[in-house]
Amino acid sequence: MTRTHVFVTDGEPIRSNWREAFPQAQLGHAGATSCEAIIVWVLLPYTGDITPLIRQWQRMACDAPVVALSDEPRDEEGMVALRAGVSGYCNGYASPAVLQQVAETVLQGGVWLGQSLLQKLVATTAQNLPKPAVASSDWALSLTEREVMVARAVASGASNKEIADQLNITERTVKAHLTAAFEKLKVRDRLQLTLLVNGITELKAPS
Amino acid sequence: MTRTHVFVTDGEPIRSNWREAFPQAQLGHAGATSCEAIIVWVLLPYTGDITPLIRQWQRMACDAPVVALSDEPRDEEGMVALRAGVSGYCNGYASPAVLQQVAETVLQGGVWLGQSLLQKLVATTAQNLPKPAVASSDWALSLTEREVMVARAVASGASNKEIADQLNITERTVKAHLTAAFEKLKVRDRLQLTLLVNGITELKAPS
DNA sequence: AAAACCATTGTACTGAAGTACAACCCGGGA
DNA sequence: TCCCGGGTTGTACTTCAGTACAATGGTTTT
Repeated sequence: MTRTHVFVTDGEPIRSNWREAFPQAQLGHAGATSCEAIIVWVLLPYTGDITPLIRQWQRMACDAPVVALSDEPRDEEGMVALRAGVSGYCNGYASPAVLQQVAETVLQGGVWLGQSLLQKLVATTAQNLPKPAVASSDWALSLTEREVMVARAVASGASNKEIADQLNITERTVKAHLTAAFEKLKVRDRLQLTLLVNGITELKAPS
Repeated sequence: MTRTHVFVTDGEPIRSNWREAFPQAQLGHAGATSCEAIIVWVLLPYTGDITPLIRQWQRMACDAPVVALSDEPRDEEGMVALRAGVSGYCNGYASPAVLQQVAETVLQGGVWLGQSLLQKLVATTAQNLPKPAVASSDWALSLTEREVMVARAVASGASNKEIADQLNITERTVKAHLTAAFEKLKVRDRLQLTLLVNGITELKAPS
């Protein structure tokens, strides 16, 4: 079998736009144990977990790049596909030109994404990455050692009683530390404290 | 002025690899007020905030795609550039072939990134946000539309009263939705719901 | 039409969270 | 020595969250 483009579908034949982009395109067989492909194009099914599907074809294709095709591209689905390790995520009805474009990018070691998905990736990462790194010590700065311990426990979902047992102190003392932390961090309750500690929200007034 | 590739540098002339990739390439003038370009390639300065620079050329080029070129590509710099809205981020000394590759991708509405940067994006996002972005449908799957709305509000730190006002319903109704959500998601209170919605913890038993 | 699900709301209750106003102990610095 | 800050705890109180036990009306499915 020559190394060529392999399209994996759920029974569907090769579409005309795929064929047009890659005349030698072949259909992947679900039952196959190995696959010699330049690129594996996986048409995502509408339902079910796509991660195993992608992983499976990655293995079978000996780590050849896998591109996910979706007839209803959604950012969420794209995220899942990326986590599974695809090298690209694009519309199943993309034009032959775009498909060839994707192929070139992927073969050069790049990753092909739509604008929307990428922006979401960047936005969310940009929001969540800096906090743990930068601001993680931020909220803790104005707190005492004990207050930080209690705050961390709260932020993991523990109740006052549980924290008390964990730290071998009274529930009353836990409340005392919490009240102090609330005041210092300008939050009103344990939930907002949790958001702060977990980097979901920002500090109001930098102490 | 014909629409062509415009390279923006800090006084540096057009490099040979740029010229080779795009023979009609032109230098962008910092003082210009507008610019008719297919793609604007901005060579990032070593120091200073690159965001205004990128934004400026996006405006001047009437939202033509902007690609950032960096002689010392770093993931952090790439992140900043992406947040600023660039459609690509690659090495300033990239080969003409790669540059053309980038151009094609960008012109088709794609985004061009190096493997490293993209992987970091995905990795960090997958760690920090897999829940909000990916599993967002996860926890939300078993909930009704209304329950999801309330859950999201709770997860942002709102009180029952605030949510009630926000949704124009009674506090009692908010409690009803919450109770249902707790039951379905196997959590005991709003704080653990928050952790789930914000992707800090995992779903216990997929319903 | 009956069943099932959803959204909505009510009253009343329990319990946890959070605050007010304290007190005590301990170690370090003025 | 006295003061101060941190850690600890107590009692009493208010407020909010959450549950129990309901009911009503609308929509969809059977």
